[in-house]
Parts: sequence; C-alpha cells; structure tokens
Amino acid sequence: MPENEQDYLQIGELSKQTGVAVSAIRYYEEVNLVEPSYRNDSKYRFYLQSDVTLVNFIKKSKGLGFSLEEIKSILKEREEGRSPCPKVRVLAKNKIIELQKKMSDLKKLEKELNDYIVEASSELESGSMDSKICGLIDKAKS
Amino acid sequence: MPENEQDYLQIGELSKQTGVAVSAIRYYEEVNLVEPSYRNDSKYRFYLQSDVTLVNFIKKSKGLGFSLEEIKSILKEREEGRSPCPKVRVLAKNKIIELQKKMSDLKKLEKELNDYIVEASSELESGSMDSKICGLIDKAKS
DNA sequence: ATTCACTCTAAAGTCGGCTTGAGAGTCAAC
DNA sequence: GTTGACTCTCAAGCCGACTTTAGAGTGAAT
Repeated sequence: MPENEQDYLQIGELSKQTGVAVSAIRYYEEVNLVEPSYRNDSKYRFYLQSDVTLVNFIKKSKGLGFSLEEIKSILKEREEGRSPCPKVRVLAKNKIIELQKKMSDLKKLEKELNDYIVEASSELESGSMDSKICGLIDKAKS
Repeated sequence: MPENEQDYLQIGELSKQTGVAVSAIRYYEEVNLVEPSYRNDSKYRFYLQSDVTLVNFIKKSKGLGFSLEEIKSILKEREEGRSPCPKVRVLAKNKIIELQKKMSDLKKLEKELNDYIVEASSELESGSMDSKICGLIDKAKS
C-alpha cells in the first residue's frame, strides 16, 4: 500500500516524537483510538506523520482531564463526517464548570485556613490552644 | 471503655450520616485513616460523633482532588500535635495552581474551537470545507 | 425459635490506563 | 553469522479506591 516505507514512522519513532510510551500507543490501538496506517509482512506497525498530531491531541486532552472514552467519542464524530466541535465544546464547558467549582471550594478552604491561622496565633498569645488544634476538621461540615 | 454504647455510632449509622459506604469506611480503616474508638466483644466497630466530621472531611477533601495519602499526611501532622494548616495550605495552593493551568488550557481550547467554527462556517459559505474537517486536531501541537 | 437486618473477616473482583514479562521474530551493521 | 536494537503477541501485573462475594456471627423483635 505505501509508496515508500520511509514516509512512515515505526512505533518507536512515534513514541519519541510524542513522548508517549510504545506500550501506551499499542494500548491506544487496543481501545481503537489510534490505528497504524498499515503493517508490513512482519506485522510491524507503520504510522503517518499525522498520527503524531493525533497522539499529541490525545495526550493534551488527557492532560485536560478527558477520559480515553470521551476522546474516542470526539474522534468518532469526526470520522463520521460531523464536526466534533459542538461536542468538544460541550465537554470542555462541563470540564470548565467542574474545575471552577473545585477552585472555588479550594479557595474557600484556603480562606478558612487563613482565618484559622489568625485565630490560632491570637489564641497562642493568650495561651489557650489546647483543644482545637486545627479548626479545619471541625469546619468540614459539608 | 465507653460509658454507654448509645453514645457511639455503629458503622451503618456513620455511613448514613456521612453518605459514605460502609465498605468505604472499613477501607479507610485498612489504610489507617479512620479508626473506631472501640470494638465490643463481637468485634463490632463503634465510632464517636466526631468521626462523622472526620469522614466528612475526608469526603470533602477527596472531592477537591486530594488522594487518601495526602489526606492521611494532613491528619498525621495533626496527630503529632503540629498544626496541619501550613501543609494543607501548600497542598491547596498546588491544587489551585494545577486547576488554574487546566482551566486556562481548556479556555485556550475553547477559543481555538470558536475560531475554528467561524473559519469553518465562512469556508462553508465559500464552499470548500473538504480537507480540514476540524482544525482542532491539527492544532494539538503542544 | 425463628426471622431479619446488621455486623464481621478475608479474599477476590472492578475500572481506567497503562506497564511488565516472557518468548519469539526482524533487521541493519559488523 | 552473530550481535544488538527494535518489533511482535499474549498474558499478567499494578495503582488507587473501592465494591462484591462468601460464609459466619450478632442482636432485637415476633
């Protein structure tokens, strides 16, 4: 099929160019995320340059918190000729909302801790720090 | 040891009051996170009211993305009499930074998608959408 | 005395996302 | 023609955080 094997990457090269382990790339194939564009007689996988981009896309998306299943569904949409963008945008929006909630919760926790530290050091001065060593845990009502 | 068993919660009650599964609570004991304050002759676990707060703290922290190990280290500091706050603050700060990076990456992705959609629809009008069905993947360079 | 909900332990299973191991084939260089 | 780096498959192992299963004991009510 290929004009010329030099135009293709072997799995090790793809791994090097993306920083994704060979075993992981093989795993992506197992879950139908990345297929080599062909295999030679000795079953060696050969990839296109565009697969570098694809694997990088997977890597990036994973880093943003998408699961391989989510990534797959995006890719499937594209395969089917539909633009994946609306789907990606929904996923991205949800992820952003999720992260925003976490951040605001964390900021609340941080503020509680700051408040506590102030409290604690004034109590330290007045010499009665015994019982509530850290208000933190008692504040975890929710 | 206890004055009165009524003052204590059995594991099912603790589970109900926290919304954390019985099996999960037993697991927390296995990894030294939550110990029952005593056990009766038939090995039943009995917990203090304060363990409700503790389990809720674990639940909350987990929700914020802390691992059980991280939570344990916070709790250990407290046990050792040191105030866990500095540690918690460091962990919280790191978590916030992590989330901020993810959010900014997601926002970048979202923007790329918006840009792409504009591009795509103008290309649609001009009638040449063939090759780059979605710019998304080709933009995943990083 | 029996039913029934609850509890116990120990071990195995689950899920996602891989990695590791074993054993074998491939390929270019010396 | 052998070394060494690379590739292959298939199966098993690993991590965290649990859940599930199996079999047995407990405790209160009927």
